[in-house]
Amino acid sequence: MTNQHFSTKDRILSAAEDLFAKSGFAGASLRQVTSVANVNLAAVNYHFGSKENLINELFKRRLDELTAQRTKSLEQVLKEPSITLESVLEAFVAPALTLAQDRGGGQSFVRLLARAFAEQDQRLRRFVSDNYGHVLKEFAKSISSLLPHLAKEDLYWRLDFVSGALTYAMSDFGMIKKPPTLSEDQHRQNAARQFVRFAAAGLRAP
Amino acid sequence: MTNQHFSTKDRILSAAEDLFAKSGFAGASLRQVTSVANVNLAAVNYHFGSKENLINELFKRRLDELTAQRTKSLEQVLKEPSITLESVLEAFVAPALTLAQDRGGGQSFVRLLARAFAEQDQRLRRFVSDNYGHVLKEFAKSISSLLPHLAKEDLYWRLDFVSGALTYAMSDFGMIKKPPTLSEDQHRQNAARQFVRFAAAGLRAP
DNA sequence: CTACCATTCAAACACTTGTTTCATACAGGA
DNA sequence: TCCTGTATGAAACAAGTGTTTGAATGGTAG
Repeated sequence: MTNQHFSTKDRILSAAEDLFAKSGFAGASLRQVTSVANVNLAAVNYHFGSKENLINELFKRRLDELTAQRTKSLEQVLKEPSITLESVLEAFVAPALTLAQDRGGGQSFVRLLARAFAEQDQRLRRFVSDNYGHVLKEFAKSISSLLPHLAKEDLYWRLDFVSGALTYAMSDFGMIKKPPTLSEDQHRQNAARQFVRFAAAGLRAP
Repeated sequence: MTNQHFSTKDRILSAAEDLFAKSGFAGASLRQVTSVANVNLAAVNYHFGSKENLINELFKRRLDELTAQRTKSLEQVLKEPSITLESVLEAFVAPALTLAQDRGGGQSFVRLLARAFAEQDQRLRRFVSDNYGHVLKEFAKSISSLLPHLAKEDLYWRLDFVSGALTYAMSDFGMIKKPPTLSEDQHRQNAARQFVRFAAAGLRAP
């Protein structure tokens, strides 16, 4: 009953995203993927070459979008007359949370991302560092200039903690139960607000 | 060349810890495990019944120890005349960091723990919540009483961020390179100090 | 010694894995 | 209409999976 309006490639990508998020790369088989996608087993190797390559294209599709949103947000913030630590963090977080609440599979992808990082997947780390490292550096630079008294070493530690808190919280998104009185959008804004406050205070620690 | 001084059971547990940390539960096979452990393949099912059960005993062995250390540390802190947020956090973190730097496989286990949480493994979550939940509640209660002005909802969000930062940072332990001038013990104390400062500030956020 | 028991071992079990093969369907261009 | 290249299909491939079996081992108690 999968939507036949989408191409075979897209149906495979979406099904893979869901299943890999649920069971891991090794845990979900191509037969499960193609079954959910309503596609022949051979289609994966035909369109993607291999399982490994399917995973790469999975990440590329989402990370290109996420990184683009982040650069756009950061650029806007840097244009403003008074730049705050909070606004920079917001520019970093908001696109990720939007993705985490996207109904088109973004939810799965965010969990997948958290999992991939926990897996210490060298392949993925290189991939992220090579393709999106410059954006992360931009954020680090902006944050650093807003905390001029902070030693470089302290900054690195804290940025590591911030990424951890974000990754973990996003993968857990929904564990902190959304009260029925809040819309999803309100819940997301709430999460962003909570995170930005926490992270900013942590970064500013005495 | 695995140390033959240890029993078959222990050799299996250690090898499994390493391999599961490296490749995931689905990614590492029992044949790899038994090969590294220098043990016959059938030994796993003989001593543990199944791969699933092997994983459970893996967690039990380490978490029992970790939780015991944490309760002991917390009890000592609560005995002191003046209790600070920092000392409670320290009681929570120090045993974990000790484990993260233990040469007897603790390093692998910490990464395994981070991975298991990212996997959103329901089985493990129930296991942790059932067996060690009360200790976590103790910490939450202590922290809550030290932040009387903080709304319950805010506290929950921030505790979630704190666990995330810790889990992630520990699994990444060593990514922030230890300078050669520091001993491992100094590096660990440094990490603990950095984390406690960051987490305390985040929890105290305005 | 004998009998017993827990342990180890090689081999096989049934099943799943990613990948390949080759036949088929079907479109658009000459 | 015939040809061509892309896409899909069912089936098979070799390799790897967790688990089971039944025989061999070796130490211990009677």
